[in-house]
Amino acid sequence: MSTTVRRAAPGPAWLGELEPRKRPSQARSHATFAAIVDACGRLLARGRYETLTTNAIAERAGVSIGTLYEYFPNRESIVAALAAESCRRLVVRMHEAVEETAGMAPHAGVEHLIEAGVEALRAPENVFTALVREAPFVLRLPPVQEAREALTDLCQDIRTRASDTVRLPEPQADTWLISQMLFNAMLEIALLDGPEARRALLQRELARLTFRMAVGCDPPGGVSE
Amino acid sequence: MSTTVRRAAPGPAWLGELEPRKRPSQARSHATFAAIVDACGRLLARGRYETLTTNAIAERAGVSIGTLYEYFPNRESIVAALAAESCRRLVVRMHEAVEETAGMAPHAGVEHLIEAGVEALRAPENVFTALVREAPFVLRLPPVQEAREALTDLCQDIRTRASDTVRLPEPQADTWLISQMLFNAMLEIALLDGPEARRALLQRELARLTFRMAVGCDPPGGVSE
Amino acid sequence: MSTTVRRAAPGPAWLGELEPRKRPSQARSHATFAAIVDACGRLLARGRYETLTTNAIAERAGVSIGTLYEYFPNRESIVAALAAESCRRLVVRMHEAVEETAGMAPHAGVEHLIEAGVEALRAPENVFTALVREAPFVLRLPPVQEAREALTDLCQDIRTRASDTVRLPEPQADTWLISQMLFNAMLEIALLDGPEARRALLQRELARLTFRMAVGCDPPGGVSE
Amino acid sequence: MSTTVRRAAPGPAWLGELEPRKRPSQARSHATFAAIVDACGRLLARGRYETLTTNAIAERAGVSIGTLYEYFPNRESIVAALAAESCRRLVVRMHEAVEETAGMAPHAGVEHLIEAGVEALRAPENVFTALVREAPFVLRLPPVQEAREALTDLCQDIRTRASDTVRLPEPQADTWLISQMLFNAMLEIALLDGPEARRALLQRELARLTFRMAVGCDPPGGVSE
DNA sequence: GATGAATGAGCATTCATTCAT
DNA sequence: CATGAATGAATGCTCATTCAT
Repeated sequence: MSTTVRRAAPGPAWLGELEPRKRPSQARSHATFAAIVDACGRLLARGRYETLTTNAIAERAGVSIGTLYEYFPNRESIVAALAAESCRRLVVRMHEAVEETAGMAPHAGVEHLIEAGVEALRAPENVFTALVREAPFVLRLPPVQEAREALTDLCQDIRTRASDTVRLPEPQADTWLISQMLFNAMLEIALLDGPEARRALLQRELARLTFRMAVGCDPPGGVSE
Repeated sequence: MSTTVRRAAPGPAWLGELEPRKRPSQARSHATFAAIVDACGRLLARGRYETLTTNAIAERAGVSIGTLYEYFPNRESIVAALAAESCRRLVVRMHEAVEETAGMAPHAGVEHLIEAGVEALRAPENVFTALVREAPFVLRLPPVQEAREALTDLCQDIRTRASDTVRLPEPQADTWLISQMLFNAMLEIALLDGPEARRALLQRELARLTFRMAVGCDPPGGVSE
Repeated sequence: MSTTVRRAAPGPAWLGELEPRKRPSQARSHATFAAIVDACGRLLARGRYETLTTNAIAERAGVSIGTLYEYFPNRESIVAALAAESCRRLVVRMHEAVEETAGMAPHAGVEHLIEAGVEALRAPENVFTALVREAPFVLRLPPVQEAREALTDLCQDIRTRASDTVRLPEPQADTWLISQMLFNAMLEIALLDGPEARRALLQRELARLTFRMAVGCDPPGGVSE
Repeated sequence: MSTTVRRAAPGPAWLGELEPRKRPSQARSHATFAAIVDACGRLLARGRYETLTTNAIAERAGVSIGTLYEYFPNRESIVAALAAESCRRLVVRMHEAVEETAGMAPHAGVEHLIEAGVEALRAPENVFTALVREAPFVLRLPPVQEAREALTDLCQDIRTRASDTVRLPEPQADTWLISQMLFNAMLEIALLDGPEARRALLQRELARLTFRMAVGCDPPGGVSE
């Protein structure tokens, strides 16, 4: 149902090997692996991507640089792993959120999805915003592309299930556009520094605009809501 | 009318000096200056930001590395100059496009704006897409921020002038959201590799969705257009 | 007893970090550290300070430039380490020489100290003269300042112990002056190219003049010695 | 009467050409020449030798870099010219001071010479101290060597004229030593930051010690002066 | 003569990555 | 398995000097 062809495993040629060298199997290995990815995230959240060095990641993770290279073939692969994990969390959360909309009115459902999305993007353990701000190439990384496709698929699902409400003349293209715009708008809201109230207002309005896009009219309750 | 406070002159502290060392005054100087910025753009369009070196820029521009540093204090400032120029072109083009919509039906106007925007973003002499893809910090650069603010202001202007058609309960916030979404969606379309037809379809649909967002219903002519 | 206030740890602000990055702990590390400092000394003994490059030091030391920067944060810190070591050797030797004067007649003691001092300053493993000739800032480096203070202190000690012979109306100031003059005169003698005999004569006469300064009359044995 | 052989004009091989390219003949040329040398002095008095660049000198002198190279063949030659001028001033002043001692008692004469010497070394228009601190290679420059020889000659003159008072068993060597020590001690005093009183004390004591060196006993008036 | 734009060899320093222990 | 000393290619940038105008 995805709109783009999924490419083969290792990623485009303009990035080297992106897969970790070894998937951690035992508990200890797993902890080391996680510590490295985590250190990378914390470093990225605080500094510029250009100052992110493998030596710094290793030190922050409390492992030797040699150990780091046991697990990852190069620097990019660590960022890729971080991005993948972050995306996985995001997709899981969005699926949960969709479940939670069961029984809600369409407009309330959209609002709930947006709220959940922004919250997930802003979660501190979720380095998504840092990643996007500092290393935009991650947006072209297979795991991230897949995540965006998964979100598009999700939108397509919703459209299918709500086909009595939704009115899209070009279902496929329109859904893709809406999903892109929603994702970017949520990201912009998540990146905003302003007060909580502003963010809440923007989320509510984003829901209204999304409803308008999908249905072609305002939700019952009128413009003044 | 801008949505963000404009900051003081020299740009954020997390980047060093961003202003060129000397503004070209004579014809010869100007040509050198332009050659450097241009070389930077061409390099950025073809390679990763991380492989962009000052020596490569100088070589490509056909000047010595010493000359490059006569005009720019550091590497970032070249990218900043490129971004500023690119943004300026984009904003100018969008203002033109707005003029051109005079007399058009609202929906046709939106479509025209989107067409012009995508075209401008894709223009080869406009390195905007390369910049966004490759240079993380560019989006946070004052000239780029100002360009985005200028585009938002433009949307606010349009809304004011079309206040009889547009129906936005939270005019300020809604316009900001629409402008963000439009900009990002146009960027996504511009970045797309697919066939021209697909891009045309997406532009048309983006116009429809934008109309829906702004007015709350489909343009005259119905869903089937 | 020192004549100047000792300053706080890291050295003056007009030079960057001067401390080595890591003090060598193991045998191998220590050898590398020493090889770098030693190479710096040999290079300085043969060429001008301005031609002393970190790459040359690394090559001469038989280590890679990267390794050099593992141990030292910058070029100055290598020269500083060299100066510190050289000073330490000098101070140690002068202390020894003072011990050796036990039981000597005062004038013979002075002569012995001067002989030892010039010899130490000329010692090929002691790059002191090269350092003074070539590296402007070295004399203002904390370790060098401390060495000069140590030598002044030494003179003050001698004065105190020989208080029955020495006749100085302004003990503190006079001793400081004598120590400065002695140090510089020994340096001038050590820097001299002439034949050994001339150096010996100058050393003998320097001892006489020093005795005159300290006691106010010629040593027993008369002017004709 | 000098103790070292005077070398041929252009200076040792380890420094390039040191002579100015053209001696200024006309008033205008002369002003330019002086402005460059002066700018060099002011820059040296305020910053480190390593930060002294020809471009900075030209800018400070208010001439173009091209003009600077019309007058001087390289950077060192500017510093050399500055040193030569500074030395010339110093030697002139010392000769004057010697004239001024006519009729003074020997000890008072020595004191006067020292006072005049320290004052000359400290004079702000005299960059001698800055030169020594920042570019010790100037001490090996022909003009400076010649100045030091001139000062030694001066001491030898004084010795000859005061041969009834002075008692030096090795007149030539002793005078050389005294002159070296005096010069260095005066330099040390001139470089001192402390209060004026301390400097005055040191000058007085230096006179006493010099008298002791030259005559072998305290001046009439006793140790307590 | 004077100018200052242009030059480019050369320097200090970084950092991803390897491999002997 | 883990370590961390060692590597060295590559980068940003400076500055003495030249030369066309």
